Amino acid sequence: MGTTKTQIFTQKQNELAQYFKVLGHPARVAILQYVSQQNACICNDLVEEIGLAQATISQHLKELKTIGLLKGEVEGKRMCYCINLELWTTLQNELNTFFNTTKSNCC
Amino acid sequence: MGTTKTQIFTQKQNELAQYFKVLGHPARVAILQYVSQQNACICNDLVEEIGLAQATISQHLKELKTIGLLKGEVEGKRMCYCINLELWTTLQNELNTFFNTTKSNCC
DNA sequence: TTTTGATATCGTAATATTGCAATATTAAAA
DNA sequence: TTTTAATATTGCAATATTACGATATCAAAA
Repeated sequence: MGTTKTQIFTQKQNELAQYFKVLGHPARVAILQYVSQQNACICNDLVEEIGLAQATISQHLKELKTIGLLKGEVEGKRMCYCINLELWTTLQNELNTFFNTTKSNCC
Repeated sequence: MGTTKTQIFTQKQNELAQYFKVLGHPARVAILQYVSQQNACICNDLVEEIGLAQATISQHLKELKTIGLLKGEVEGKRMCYCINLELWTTLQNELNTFFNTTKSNCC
């Protein structure tokens, strides 16, 4: 109990839900938006910018990095996070496919 | 602690995250897909189709209905759930806007 | 080499989510 | 009216998520 029963769904369904889930937190939405607004690579100004504790931001960044939406490069003692444009574009296409193929016309 | 700090984000960010979150469960992805495959209105065959308990399916349906992605019509002692095409299309556009405006070109 | 600054990780508390059995509810059928 | 079938709701247990303080790590600066 309490755990999502992933075994009973297709890999595709689980994968799709996983991406949606990672995007399903306003801090992570905000992080992605902020990172994309800086056209130079910007690091943990996010802590000031967003207003969550450093540990919390770091955790959200990790989730985004783990699923591949962000890539992080070490730059001296700073980290440089950027959107992984390849996956970003791929994901956008996948989501559009999902939306287009999930359009009922009944009712 | 433990609660998402919605106050520190914009309404748009919260709203977007909310939709992502609802879509972030494979059962709800599966429900939307199944409902859309039936071009007649189909009810709780979902319980058999998906393989979760009736109470659980009902709960997921409620979430999808609450956020507006599904609309339910009573049909005798059955319920008829359908995708709310208007919101579906609007949401698809919003997500595309999010993806298009969140494309960094650094790194 | 010591200090400093940026980030990651650990541990923990508070809260949310998932799932189900049991129990309502309610409309048609008998 | 009683039964039956479909769905909703309640209550609860298991687990996951969110957030943060306290530390650890680690590279550059002093």
